[in-house]
Amino acid sequence: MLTIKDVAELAGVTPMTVSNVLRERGRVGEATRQKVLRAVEASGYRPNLTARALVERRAPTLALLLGCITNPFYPQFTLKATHAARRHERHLLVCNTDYEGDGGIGFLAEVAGSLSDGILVANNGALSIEDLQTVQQGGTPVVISVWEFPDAPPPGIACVTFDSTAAGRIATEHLTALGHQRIGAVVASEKGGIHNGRYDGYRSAMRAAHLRALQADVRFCSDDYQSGYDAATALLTARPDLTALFVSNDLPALGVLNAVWALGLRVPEDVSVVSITDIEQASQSRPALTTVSIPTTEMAEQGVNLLLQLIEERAGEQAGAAPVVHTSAPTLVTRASTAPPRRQEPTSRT
Amino acid sequence: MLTIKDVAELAGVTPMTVSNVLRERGRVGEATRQKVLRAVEASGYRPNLTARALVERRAPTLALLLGCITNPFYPQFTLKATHAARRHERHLLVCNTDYEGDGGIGFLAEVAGSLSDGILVANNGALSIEDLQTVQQGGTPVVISVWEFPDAPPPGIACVTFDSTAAGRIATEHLTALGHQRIGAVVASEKGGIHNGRYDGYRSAMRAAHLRALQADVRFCSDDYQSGYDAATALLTARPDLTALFVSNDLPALGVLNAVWALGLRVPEDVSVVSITDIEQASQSRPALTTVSIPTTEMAEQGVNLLLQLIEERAGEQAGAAPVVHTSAPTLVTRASTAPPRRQEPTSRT
DNA sequence: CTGTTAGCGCATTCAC
DNA sequence: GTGAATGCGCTAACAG
Repeated sequence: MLTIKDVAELAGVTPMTVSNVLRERGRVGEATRQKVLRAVEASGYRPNLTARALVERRAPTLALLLGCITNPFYPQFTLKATHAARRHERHLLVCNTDYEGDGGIGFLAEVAGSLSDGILVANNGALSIEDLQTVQQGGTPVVISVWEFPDAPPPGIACVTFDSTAAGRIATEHLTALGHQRIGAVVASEKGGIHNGRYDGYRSAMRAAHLRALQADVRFCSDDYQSGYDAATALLTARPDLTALFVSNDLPALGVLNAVWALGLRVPEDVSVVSITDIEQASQSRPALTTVSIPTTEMAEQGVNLLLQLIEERAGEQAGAAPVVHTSAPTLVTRASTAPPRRQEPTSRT
Repeated sequence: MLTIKDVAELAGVTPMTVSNVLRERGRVGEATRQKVLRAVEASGYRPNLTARALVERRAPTLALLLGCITNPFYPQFTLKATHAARRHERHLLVCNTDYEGDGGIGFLAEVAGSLSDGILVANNGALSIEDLQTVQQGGTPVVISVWEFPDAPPPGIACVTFDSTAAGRIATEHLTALGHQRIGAVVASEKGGIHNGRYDGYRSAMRAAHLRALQADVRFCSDDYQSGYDAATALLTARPDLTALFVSNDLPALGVLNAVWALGLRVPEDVSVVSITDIEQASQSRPALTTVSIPTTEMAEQGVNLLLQLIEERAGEQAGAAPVVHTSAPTLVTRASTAPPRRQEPTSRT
């Protein structure tokens, strides 16, 4: 490996001068500067970031912990976070923890404080708050960048939140405003799980419209295409009088769309479908998905900003409560998967 | 930050003993071992990987360089590579180079040899072979893990290849075997670009079936959904007698599917569509996409294996030609987007 | 089995 | 403006 010493000799200066030139610190004469630059160029020398990180007590990168990289939301979020990091001249390392037996804490512990100066978490997975607290106590700032519950921030961990309940409410209100009365729900998490805020929004909108949200009209499932497909098939088979479906996330909603079609029904003529997130694929489905857009870009940017800020403050070991950053309200994106119910039948069967 | 010295004092031993216990090197008495383990547990100590990497002259991770993380192929490939790396007790760092002004070489240079012991490249982007060679000369092994041209490996860089021409041929033969004679092509790269092998396969199958592959029946476009949509719209508008479309990649093929539909035509009744890759979304489209599956998992695994092997051999600085690993033949996955042409019309219009 | 000495490649602090 | 000391946290090689 080429070291700074080699380049220094090649340029006829001391290592320190090379270092100063490369980092644009300290004052270096223009002539020396050029000499050094030429030597660097000629030798193809690259500073060893490991050594630099060791002595500077700061890593050169930020890390983004992902629970499931194949869920299209995460790559899209990652891209935005990458851009945000770049704007601050940081590189973002993406760590995918799918199927790590320990939920990713091992990966986290290795990366934290060594390879990375701070951790952004966008996990839909098994990582516990306690684990994150442990890492943070080790001196590496942690920010949860997609937190669903603005009113119940994670204890001791900084986060960026969006109003998931509002998202669920807006989606469902769109359906009730259209005149739907028999509205089922496909919730892509366990009951009381990560999508509980979205589900609460659904229930609150149902109540507001004086409609009953029956247990039988709700299915809980996993957050993927196939689970959405299966849940919708089961739900519509059991409750054929449903005229609309609220789905808690776009990815399973894409499955719902195909399930409705496979059942021989049409969207939106027979069944309207609305969901939440507005991933890229939502506009590419047939029919295009009406969905409630959540501020993905904003969360990525705010997450990076907050993390950088915590890194700055780290010396001070902030004693106060962990900061909570709220983001813009979700907004409805009306596309082609929703329409008024075909006939305003009296709520016949239950 | 907690150092090894702190733990050593806490356990009443020297740092060396702590190090030995943690890495299971050297012989340590069981009593001492327990003492150390307890001290580590109590203090929550984590070794600083930066320092360890510096002295061991080896980084703890592998890096995967991605050109475009939002293209669903890459997350799916990443997942497989992550698993492969885990099986070798390595962590995989994902580096997304989208929109890096320099095509990612800066990121690469930083990561290479510092944060990472070797680089896996799965780039559809701007990274040049020269850049990779430079990095490799710096002492960090590089493997291109998705190389399209088995007969023309990248000079000086190890790679894992698949037979892209066979893939293109198999896809097109499927169409000709079905009886199609007017087969257009949507190629998702510039002319002579990354999908040229696939395109060659199309042309060779057309020749073999004694069909003419007219320039006018081919469109070159970018490798994304919308470009596929636009290209198909233009192509089918200009050449309405086409009964089938060969698309060089699944992602634009999904766009093609919707474009056909938007034109008021039906797949496969009016137009058959076949493509290449078999990403997850190929089976989720309506109709499900007939496609030629390329050995994604195998490439990810072989890429990791090859990289690890090069890392082992690094001391020897292998002089021979860079290794080329060939993977299993692509295979046709017949789904619902292809069927015989509706009427076997004489090739009327040109 | 355990402790000691030395140094990985770099940047900080001060002389010159 | 540039050079010489010192040490980041850890482990290799050896001494005890």
